Amino acid sequence: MNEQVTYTISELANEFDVSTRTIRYYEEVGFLHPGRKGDSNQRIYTRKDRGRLKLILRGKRFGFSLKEINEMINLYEVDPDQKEQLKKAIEYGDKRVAELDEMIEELKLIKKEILDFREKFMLILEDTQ
Amino acid sequence: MNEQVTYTISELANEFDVSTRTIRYYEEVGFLHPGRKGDSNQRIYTRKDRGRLKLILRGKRFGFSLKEINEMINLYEVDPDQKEQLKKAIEYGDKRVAELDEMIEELKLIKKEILDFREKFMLILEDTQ
DNA sequence: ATTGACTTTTACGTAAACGTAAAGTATAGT
DNA sequence: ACTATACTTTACGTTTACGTAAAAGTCAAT
Repeated sequence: MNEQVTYTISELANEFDVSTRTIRYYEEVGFLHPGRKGDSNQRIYTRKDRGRLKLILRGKRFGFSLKEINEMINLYEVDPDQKEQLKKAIEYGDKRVAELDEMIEELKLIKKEILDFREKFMLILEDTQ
Repeated sequence: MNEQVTYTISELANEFDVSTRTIRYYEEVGFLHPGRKGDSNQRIYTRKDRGRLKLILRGKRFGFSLKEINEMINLYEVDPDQKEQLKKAIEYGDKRVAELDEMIEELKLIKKEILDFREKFMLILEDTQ
């Protein structure tokens, strides 16, 4: 029943293409809390830890601040028994979704702009042949 | 014919909600090149400068580094007579578009995840009423 | 048993992106 | 003429997010 899938720090570092220092840094600032392997004191990362790291890196990729990333992660770790917490999480999530919609639209605009340029450039190139 | 719409540094700072230092910094690192007002040596920003600043800030919002933003802006300012430059711009643009597609897809996934959580939370809340 | 490849902690270093303070200049209003 | 406001340059300070090096421990393999 207990699958016990774990990872070493360098396994995660390789998988996500970041340095071990980076992963330790996220622990330093309180975003990760891996367990330790008794004797050698090695960090062991569970699948949950791995998921958290993934979230952190994903957030970073979109320019979210550490504070925002932390709030987003908290959204995924709400206690289902705390009704107030659930309500707040929904509220927070709705804000986030609205922001995501805006970002998606903006990215589409940037894409369209680039493609428009592309077309213009292509025409110029074809004309001068 | 010449509309001559110009802006002072604080006008732009207010409009985009950044500090004047930030705008001067972008000049310092070569992203902006405003003209000067003869006697007082004041910076004057044209609409083109304003557009550039807008691009810079938009890029920043998505976590692009200033270096990347600079490359994207260069895409918008290619000399149409330089065929090689055009080809390189197209190539670069295509890379960018691929990245944008990835980002859009990822953002949609994040959105979906949040909405899935939302539904789960709503069900819990309704059940306990 | 020693080499190599990992890991650990401690700690100083660094680049990016500004913040902030000092000291001076220009201009408009009273 | 004085004051307020906005601008200028110079330059040191600060935060974030790690990089990097040193010294030591663990583990498997030769």
